[in-house]
Amino acid sequence: MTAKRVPPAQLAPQLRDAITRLNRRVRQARPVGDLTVTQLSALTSLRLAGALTPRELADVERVQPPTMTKIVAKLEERGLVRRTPHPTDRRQVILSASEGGQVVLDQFERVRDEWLAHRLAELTESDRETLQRASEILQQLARA
Amino acid sequence: MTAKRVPPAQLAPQLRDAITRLNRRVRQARPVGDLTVTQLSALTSLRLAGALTPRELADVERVQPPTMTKIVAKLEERGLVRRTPHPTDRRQVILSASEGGQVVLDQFERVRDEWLAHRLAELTESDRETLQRASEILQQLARA
DNA sequence: CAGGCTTATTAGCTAGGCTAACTATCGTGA
DNA sequence: TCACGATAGTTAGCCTAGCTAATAAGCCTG
Repeated sequence: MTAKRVPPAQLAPQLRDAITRLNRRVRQARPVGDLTVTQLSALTSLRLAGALTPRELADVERVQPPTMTKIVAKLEERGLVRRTPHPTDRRQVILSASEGGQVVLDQFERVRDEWLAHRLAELTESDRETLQRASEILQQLARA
Repeated sequence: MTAKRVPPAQLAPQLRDAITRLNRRVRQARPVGDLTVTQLSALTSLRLAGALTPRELADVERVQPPTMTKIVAKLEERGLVRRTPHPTDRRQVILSASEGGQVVLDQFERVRDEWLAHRLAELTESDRETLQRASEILQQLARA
């Protein structure tokens, strides 16, 4: 494997650049029945967790609470998110994906990343393995 | 190597998710003397290319021309970009990084990815190699 | 039970995208 | 040659997605 020695100071700009550009690309390819990537991500997190308060969802999505208020409002407008009162703390609210929200998620699960999946399919198996490992590392970085 | 078989349809959402979240993180850590990541990226591309028309720069940055108009306007306000007339075609404009722009780029080259570089330094050498290869693949994807 | 913390929202700002429409210029074909 | 279509850039106007500061409501504790 002849360790290539990858200096973090050189990798950082390169990685940031790659991510910035690909992120633009992925956002441009927004097919998902008028749901943006951000909204979809929040809805996905909600379903994954079952139910969350706005604060918790904001933390998961790494945005500030007011930002999440807006995102949730949009999802509510479409009836994709349900809001139920917290059993003991009346300040808090419990958010969950509505039946409609679940349907939308299921329905578009394959469609939404079509562009990206198409590109990925054109890569070699080895490249996909690299990206597979990379995405795990990146997830971890984002959480740090 | 026991090929793991990475199905594109499963990798796509995972990768998109990783990129979306890390992108948020990187944008949050914006130290660069009030320059945003987008603005810095444009300025960097300009310096790299030497000189570009707005249209060319928009293509490089993968945004629409009106979007680039705005970005360039911000950079001009700060005197970081110079605008010279095209020698033969009076419709076109030649953009280049001004002396001030060059200085800013040099000055913040190390500072800007500090957060990310720090995180990367905490990874194993092997993980960095993976990310190194991944960022090349991602660049290529973004260009596709 | 007063006062301080927490949760969520509202208000207001900015950046960064987009499309549509406009102006100016270029280049070409009748 | 000149009229007209194509191209470059900008303007106008819209939207999403972020942020901070301030507010309202509710909780908790000394």
